[in-house]
Amino acid sequence: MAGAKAIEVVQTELAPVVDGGLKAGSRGQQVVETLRTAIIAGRFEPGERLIESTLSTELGTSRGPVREALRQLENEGLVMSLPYRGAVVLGVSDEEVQHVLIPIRLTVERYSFAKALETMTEDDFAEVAKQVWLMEQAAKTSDLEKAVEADLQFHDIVISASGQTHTLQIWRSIWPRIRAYFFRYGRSASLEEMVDDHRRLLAALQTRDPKQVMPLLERHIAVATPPPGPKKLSPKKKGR
Amino acid sequence: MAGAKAIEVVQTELAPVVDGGLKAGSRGQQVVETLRTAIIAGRFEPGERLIESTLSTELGTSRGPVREALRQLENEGLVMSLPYRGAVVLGVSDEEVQHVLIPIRLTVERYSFAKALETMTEDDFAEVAKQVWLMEQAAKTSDLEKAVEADLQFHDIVISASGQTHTLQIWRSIWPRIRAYFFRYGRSASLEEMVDDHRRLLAALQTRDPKQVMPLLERHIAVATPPPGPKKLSPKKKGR
DNA sequence: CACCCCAAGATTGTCAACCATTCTAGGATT
DNA sequence: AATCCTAGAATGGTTGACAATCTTGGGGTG
Repeated sequence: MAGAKAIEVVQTELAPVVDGGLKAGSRGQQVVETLRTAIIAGRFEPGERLIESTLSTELGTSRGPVREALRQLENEGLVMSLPYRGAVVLGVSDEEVQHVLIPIRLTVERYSFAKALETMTEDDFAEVAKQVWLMEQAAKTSDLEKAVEADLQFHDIVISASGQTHTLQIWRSIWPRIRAYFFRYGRSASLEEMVDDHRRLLAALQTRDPKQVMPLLERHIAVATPPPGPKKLSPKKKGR
Repeated sequence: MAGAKAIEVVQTELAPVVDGGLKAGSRGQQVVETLRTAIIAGRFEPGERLIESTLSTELGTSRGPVREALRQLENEGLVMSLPYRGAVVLGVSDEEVQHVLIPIRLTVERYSFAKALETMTEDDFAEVAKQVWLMEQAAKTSDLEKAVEADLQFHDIVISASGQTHTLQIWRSIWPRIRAYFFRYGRSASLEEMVDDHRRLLAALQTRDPKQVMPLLERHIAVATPPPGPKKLSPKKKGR
């Protein structure tokens, strides 16, 4: 296949890692970020093997951090590791996204946002507003990468603010697969629509009124479901 | 030391690998099992710190496997690890169990069981039947530990049979917290009821008719929701 | 007496070299 | 051609050491 993947971990002291709140600068986390980005961006095909020693030399670290990174990616559903056979990149099926991942995301975000309504401070709103602004800028230059990053941060901030440990942890393990899915296949709505959704969500949050927020939130997440594929699916007539 | 926890991993070379199904024998997995059992059984209090070096000497392995085990437990929501501060045991709130974990479990199992109806073989049914039988035996001797283990295997087998990678992975990360919750607050239905539920579920599975299975499944999982009194009393102060 | 600062100890994060265990691929044998 | 067998590759685990970081228990200081 292709030659060197040219992944190159940040050798600079300053990793612009703004991670959600976990250990930010550690070598292992840098490796996680690098590999996650690479996988989501499709620089690794599903089925491809990730070899510890190769990665560690390529990324300029020892095997330890790479091992930990692979375990974390496994928990994010981006790779699967088999005993004595290492890690292989995973794909996600339409079906699992629609029937499992999106519904879980709905459950998680509905609960988090409801909680956050009671606990968010002015500073939190400011942080969220910042992400909306960044998203607007990204949209102006059609920078999908940056826009999606702001999208991620938007939700991460709100869910973090809700202060629900498990909910946040689950969200962080669900999100990467959904993101990978949309990057691989057709993408979601237009950037303008995306910005609009979040701008309205922020405004609704500030009212602290669930009746304002929930419909927007549910539509925002549900809308992200992909168009009906040509694949044969179980009858969806049960929709309600 | 005095209050030694006496965790003691299998020191024998031959771990009586009960063959849970997949990853069985590796040192790291043994450590995971040991610690998970200890946490779920309440031998570690929420808030308690788990020190790598202590555990590794106590369990007779090096720090490597212990680190990996702690990361896995983090993904199962049993501990949370903070940079340079190590892992602390987590608790689960009533609210998150009811509003997030149980709904997710419902989503996951509904989908898995529906899939499994189409793919389960006679051998799979036999494996499930075996667990029902083990559960019956456990119930006769009021062996809660064994009964719960059979419960776990029952669902794990069916979900595995559904062949949905992410669904299975998510279920395995959700289950331990729910189990820990019920062990801590000791509110599970009677063993007889538990056996009955599963016996009926198995029979329904064999019909391969969703209309037979789903109601049973939903009631089985929903029934597990504990709220005894209308008023919830969180022993823990707000905040965290 | 309360408070701030700091050094020492404790613990995690990373590295390196090494060996055991197990899969995989390719070649030799029948 | 099918089977067996042997290297080589890669993961799982060990040991020992060191760097980076948090925590804690004093000593000074105001």
